[in-house]
Amino acid sequence: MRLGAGQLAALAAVCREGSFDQAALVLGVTPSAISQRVKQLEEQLGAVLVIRASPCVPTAVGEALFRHAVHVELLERDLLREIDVTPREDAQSPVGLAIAVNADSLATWVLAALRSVAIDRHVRIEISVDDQDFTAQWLQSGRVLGVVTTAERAIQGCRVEPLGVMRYVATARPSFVRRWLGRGFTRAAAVDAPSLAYDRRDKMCGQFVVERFGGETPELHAHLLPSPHAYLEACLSGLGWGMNPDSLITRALQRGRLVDLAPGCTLDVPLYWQSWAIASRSIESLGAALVSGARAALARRRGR
Amino acid sequence: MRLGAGQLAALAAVCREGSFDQAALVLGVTPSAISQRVKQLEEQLGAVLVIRASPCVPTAVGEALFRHAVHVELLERDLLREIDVTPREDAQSPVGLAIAVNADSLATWVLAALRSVAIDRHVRIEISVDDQDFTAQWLQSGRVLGVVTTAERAIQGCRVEPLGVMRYVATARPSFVRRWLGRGFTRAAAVDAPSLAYDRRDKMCGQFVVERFGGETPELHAHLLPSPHAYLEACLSGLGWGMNPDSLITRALQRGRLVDLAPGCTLDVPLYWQSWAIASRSIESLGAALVSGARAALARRRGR
DNA sequence: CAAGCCGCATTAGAAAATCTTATGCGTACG
DNA sequence: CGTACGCATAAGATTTTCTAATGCGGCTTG
Repeated sequence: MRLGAGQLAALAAVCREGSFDQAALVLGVTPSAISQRVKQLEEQLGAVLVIRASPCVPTAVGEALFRHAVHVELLERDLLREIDVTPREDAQSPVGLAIAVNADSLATWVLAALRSVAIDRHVRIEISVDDQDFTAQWLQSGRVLGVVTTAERAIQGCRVEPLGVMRYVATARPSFVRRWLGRGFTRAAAVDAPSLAYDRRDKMCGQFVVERFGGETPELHAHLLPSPHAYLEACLSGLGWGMNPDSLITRALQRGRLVDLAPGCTLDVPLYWQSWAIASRSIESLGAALVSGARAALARRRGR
Repeated sequence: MRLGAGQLAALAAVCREGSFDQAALVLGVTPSAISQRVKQLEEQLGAVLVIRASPCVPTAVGEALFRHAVHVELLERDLLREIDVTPREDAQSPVGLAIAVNADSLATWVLAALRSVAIDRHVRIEISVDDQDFTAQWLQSGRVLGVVTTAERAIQGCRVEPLGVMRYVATARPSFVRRWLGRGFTRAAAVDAPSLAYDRRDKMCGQFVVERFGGETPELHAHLLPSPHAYLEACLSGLGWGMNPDSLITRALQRGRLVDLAPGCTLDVPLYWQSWAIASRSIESLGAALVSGARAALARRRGR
């Protein structure tokens, strides 16, 4: 049995791109070639690998092969770096290290942490923003090889390392405080005042109310701002009160443009780095960079 | 850059077999094909991979590629097992799991330990007898992916696990004892009596004399018997006294065919399992089997 | 609802990669 | 010396893999 490099590359491209045509584009061949490669692989193995749909999704077997393909790609990249040999022809590998990161981490510490890996090791980093629900799936399928996530439990075949906690501070614009919280940041006032949320599932303000005042999780009327910076902007402009990552607002607090609504009380969200448990220098250095970057930027672990 | 599966297979076969022609035989192609594949690989990478000699040896770069090839082979094997899919055409992979084992372990506990892996997982095991001097090299070059060895320090890129100690007992035939050690097993008598050794480098009898009586390592006149069973046979037939693994001689001791020259005093040699630090189920199950087999068969760790 | 586009499959022939056959050359060995 | 071994190379055959062209189903759009 021999799995051809071309066949695996085609499968991987299809899984990554979601369509045969796009995969063909990426690999610089005609769609027909992709179709034939995949078909041949399927015939050799006697199993369907990709469900033809929009977008194409790998079957269970296809997923295993995709993972394998990515794995081998990584090994090859490491190998070529190790033997310091400039291969003939075209430049470096077209495929970067794909990871998923939760939005707030991306907005705060991740880029700084990855700078050195990206530059020193000349790897292309491909960051996706981590939609909590999909990261496990993406990790398993091989679409990404690591995620920064709040999920603690390890996914099958992955290793997980704690990164520290992201500390969220309840903040609002001073004028907003005067307008809505003039009689203090009480439970009633907090629930009454307009709040901010990242999206419909973001319950952080509610959690904070519980954390601060106890009781049931309240129903809040929140503006939805699906970007950390938009969220912050909204907060700065007095649209509502919200939970901002501490590192994002130190200056605004210092300058008095934001007020800490409940000094000393924060919401701490632990973060973890989950990555494939394979022996790859690329992954390891990526993980090391993230861990050390997080150590510098995040608070030490504490309960949620 | 794409390393073709065929090219890597050719390189690996050459490294394993030591000659292009033999590699061709193994892969079922003509020597010319091997030559062309290797050459092409060399041209793509811009480096010599194999030094043409008898036997052929890989260069440093070639070695890295060989390792990579073996690594990918292993991954592929694991993958094919994982996706429970019977590939079309020819039977299972021609390449087994190659390990090196020291002779006494092979003679005593290793086979029993490996039985289950070999049978349950349908892998072919290729055991080489571990010439202490070469195992490190073999491990590094990828010729074997793991060794049972007395060397404790980990080889670059390998993980090491303690297996327990092999306990050697000083033994001789009763008639031999009467003839040479009639006045007790003293240092003088031990040095004077003919002893047994595995090969020219085997100093175990000398070490035992030091262990028992102290002083300098003596010069011994030893018969050389480069096989554990021949060694034992020689001991049983009264050719000399020698250090035998305890598990090999319990019955002979019980039946009075051998005498323990220094009851309570043994030479304990710690053993270690060193294997590639890669994520491969094959390697892991092999290691697990060896560790548990050793736990059952060997004594717990103790000083040498 | 029809036209157009997207996306994959299939076919046939072109192009490329890979193999075999045949040959040469150097070295080791009897 | 002659022979066997072992690798390189050239040339032609074979196989693989690609492109180009076409078809078909589903979805969007005017």
